[in-house]
Amino acid sequence: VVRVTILDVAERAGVSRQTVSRAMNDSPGIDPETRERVLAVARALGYRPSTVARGLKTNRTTTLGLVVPDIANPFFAEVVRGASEVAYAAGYSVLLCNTTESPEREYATLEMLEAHRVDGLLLVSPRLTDAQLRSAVSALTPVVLVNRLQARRPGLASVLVNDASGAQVAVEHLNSRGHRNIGFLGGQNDSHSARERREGYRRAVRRAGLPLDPRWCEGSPPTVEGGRTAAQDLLARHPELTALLAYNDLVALGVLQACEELERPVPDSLALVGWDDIVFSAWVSPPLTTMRMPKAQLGEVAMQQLFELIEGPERAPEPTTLDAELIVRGTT
Amino acid sequence: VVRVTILDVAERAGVSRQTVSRAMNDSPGIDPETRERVLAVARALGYRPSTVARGLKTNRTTTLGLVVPDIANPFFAEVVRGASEVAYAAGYSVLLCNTTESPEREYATLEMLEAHRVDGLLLVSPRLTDAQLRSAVSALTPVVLVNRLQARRPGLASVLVNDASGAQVAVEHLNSRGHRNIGFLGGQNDSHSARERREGYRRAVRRAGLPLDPRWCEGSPPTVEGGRTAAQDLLARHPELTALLAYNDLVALGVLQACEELERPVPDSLALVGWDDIVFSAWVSPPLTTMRMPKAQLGEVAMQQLFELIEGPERAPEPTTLDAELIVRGTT
DNA sequence: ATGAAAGCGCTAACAT
DNA sequence: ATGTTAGCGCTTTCAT
Repeated sequence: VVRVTILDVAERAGVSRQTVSRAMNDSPGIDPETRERVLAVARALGYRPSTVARGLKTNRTTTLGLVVPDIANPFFAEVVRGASEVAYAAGYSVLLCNTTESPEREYATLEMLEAHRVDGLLLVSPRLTDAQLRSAVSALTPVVLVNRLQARRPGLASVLVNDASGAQVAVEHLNSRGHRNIGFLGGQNDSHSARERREGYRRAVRRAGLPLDPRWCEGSPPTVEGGRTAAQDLLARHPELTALLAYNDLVALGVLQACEELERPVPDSLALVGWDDIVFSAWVSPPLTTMRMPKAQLGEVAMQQLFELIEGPERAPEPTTLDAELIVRGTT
Repeated sequence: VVRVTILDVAERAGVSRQTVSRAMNDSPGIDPETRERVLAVARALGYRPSTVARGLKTNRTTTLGLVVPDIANPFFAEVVRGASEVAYAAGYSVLLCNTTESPEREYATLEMLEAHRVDGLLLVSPRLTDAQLRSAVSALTPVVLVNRLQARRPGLASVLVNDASGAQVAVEHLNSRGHRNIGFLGGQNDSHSARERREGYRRAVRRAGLPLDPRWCEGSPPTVEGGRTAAQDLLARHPELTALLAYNDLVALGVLQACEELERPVPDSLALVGWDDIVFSAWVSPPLTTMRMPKAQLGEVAMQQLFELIEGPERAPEPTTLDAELIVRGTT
């Protein structure tokens, strides 16, 4: 593949390469007629200005990094879609990186993005510790953290979902349905959002004057199988529980399976609220009541923040907070 | 952010930039001791060679384009994951692009990837016509088409799933369960795979000596709702049908909903085979019998093919074919 | 309104 | 084994 360069166009149009550059970039100081002529030649030749040459000169690549733990997880996939749409609309390209939840890989990924001189970075990194995160992104240009708080500093923003207040809404909903013994199931201790949701649940239960037993809280991997096993266990040991708030919908689906096996009809014998509202939650039987995460919006808002940082990196903006929304369906 | 360049390292290490380059690239012709010293300095300074400068010089960007219709679709998300993993292992970065099934957007995307001088392209484009596709990728370097055939030419490869033989397996399975009146539901006419599966179904039914009625075939959007509506319709008009092959699992889930509404228990009153094996198919009730698509493998194999093309672009390799696998669960 | 010169950070080719 | 020269394809600065 032999590439058309700016010189080819210049020669063919009988102008200098500056003039071609001006035409391609809508710069001022060029006769409209010349511009048209140049653009016509460029089109005819199939000239596509090299972003790599331009990037070397301008120090801007119109490329962004987007780092997620697992693109095949429907939650992150939606975030990625939201973010990509905003980037595309702004004329930016996105380097997508999977970290598979491995810290070493995350470091390697960030180095690679640095080498590519991305103009900014969107980072979804639930598992790195604050210190790890700080050192990892220190060398990088504007960064937006998704669902993750970090000390404010210039060039860094975060977009969060208010897990604690979401948990409160969920608990109040269960309480309004007459439940008093409410448990919390799932999530891992090293996950930011699991801690937040669990804490929010605790506070809400206390605030509502309901009984609170630490044994009503049980962790699990954030998967269907993890939820099933943990629910089997928790419900066997604590038959007094009449309602469960699950860490996420996958866990909640596992709870549904467990309830079927235990012959505890949902919602009559056990009420259940999930979290995320993944598409499939609406199709299971009974359809899942859940706290809907604004998934695409999370990606969109984060990307918008990133553009603000790119345009004015001096500011250290307030963290943006989005809210989860209660979707009442058949399990409560 | 002030960047460390090769000259900074050279100066600090007391060598020329060429020597730094040799050290960073493991090139021969450098004293091991010098290399170590240089690498130490580079590490100390946090030197990260610019892939954009290197790309300008070498004409290789170690960046690939990955174009999918919708990253939030779990099927494509898995393909993307498989492809990304292989790319990452080979030290390549991936520009991910969503086309949202819009041809104009797909063109714009390909132009952008061209401008970025990607070293290769993985294209999942079920909706573009052959002619559109041909012109769209003509300017681009090595291209691998996923699930899509194209005239063989150098620098172009395809990875396909054998839809027709998969359909045959599904039909034979239903036949072995004693079903004779088998319908086909879902998919659109402008989708390559929908046509292939439908044709495969027809051939298999004929080959098995079963009755074949064109009215037993009905199209629908490839969604749950599309499947539900189409199934309502088809089953009402053709009560003689005892089994259905669905275009994909989403459609099949819609069929399950319709059967519940029509009070036709699955699999006793209607047997059902889906296609894709998305994660949730195993969790619905009854769990879905389906043709499992090798999703991640599709991405992996495609990416491997792409690397082969990149290394030796003269060849026009045979299309690679993968097979769908019958997963028998509760709906048959 | 247009052009000439310089240089972004790197590596290939050629000295030494 | 190391250094020097040149140039990748653009844009910026400064002339004209």
